[in-house]
Amino acid sequence: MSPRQSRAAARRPARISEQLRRGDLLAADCPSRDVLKHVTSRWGVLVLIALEERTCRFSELRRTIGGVSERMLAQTLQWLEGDGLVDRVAYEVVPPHVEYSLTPLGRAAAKRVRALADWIEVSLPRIAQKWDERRATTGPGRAR
Amino acid sequence: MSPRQSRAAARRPARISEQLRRGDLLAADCPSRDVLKHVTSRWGVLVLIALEERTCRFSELRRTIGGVSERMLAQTLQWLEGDGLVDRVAYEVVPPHVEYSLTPLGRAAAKRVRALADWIEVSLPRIAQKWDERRATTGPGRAR
DNA sequence: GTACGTACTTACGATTAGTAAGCAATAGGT
DNA sequence: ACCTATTGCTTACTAATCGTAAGTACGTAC
Repeated sequence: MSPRQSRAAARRPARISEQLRRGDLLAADCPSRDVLKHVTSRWGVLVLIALEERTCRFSELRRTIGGVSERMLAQTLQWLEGDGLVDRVAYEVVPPHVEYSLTPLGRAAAKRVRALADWIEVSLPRIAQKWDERRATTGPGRAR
Repeated sequence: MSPRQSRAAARRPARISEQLRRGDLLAADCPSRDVLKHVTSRWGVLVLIALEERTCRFSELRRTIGGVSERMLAQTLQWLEGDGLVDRVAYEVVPPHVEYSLTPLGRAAAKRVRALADWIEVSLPRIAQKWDERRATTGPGRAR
């Protein structure tokens, strides 16, 4: 029995307490889909990576993460905070001062996210090569 | 000098050939953002996980991945194929028979994606606990 | 007094995702 | 003969989501 098969077998365990059961991302109605949505969202990935390096203020994150809007950054941070991955500390001063950092749970998530992100950055040349090959036969324009 | 710092320093190497340069996901206009979009898309993650276990036909994938529509599955597969992560083999028969599998590049990506997915599935109870705590103070309703 | 910085929120138009239906060609049931 | 089902898509249409721009409150600097 391979590790994969044992994992598949464990996917629906026989009636363990609902609160302790692991998620199943392949199931449409599993709450883990919400976590996946937050963590792998366009900006969620980059927020986790940025916060893994250091605690940041809102506007620091905005400057670090190229192209993010204030609206989406705020929403993403609220998602991640709600999942217990990001910690928000606000100082009651003017102008406002808010610091965002990763919780232990968030650091664990960021580790996996960064592994993926690093792979993408390193593999980009090989993937871009595919784009070029395809463009040579299929005509110009990269799939968005 | 920490590994993180050295990585940050390597982010903008001094004029190596453009074709060989690694991506920078924090830069708004870097093409690696497109790869990230495809790989971390709602269905891209699940396609990679499903195909990591075995080669699948289109409709097998549709049944395996709960909640995916034919439209989005087709589009996701085309993205991943275009990035060279998924291989598509069509047999000219009726009814049509098409098999999807991972390329070596796709298997490398799937490995990282599954590490993240596994973490989410296992960590779901701890995250759901956060939701419960928050719901107790903030009122009902989970952040989507 | 005008401009700027901070951390948001709120409207609104633009992009994207999801739903349902269509298609082509064959096999199987009644 | 006819109706239905299957497969792997694509094409309209609609609903959700995203990005842009602006507004807010309060203080400091020019």
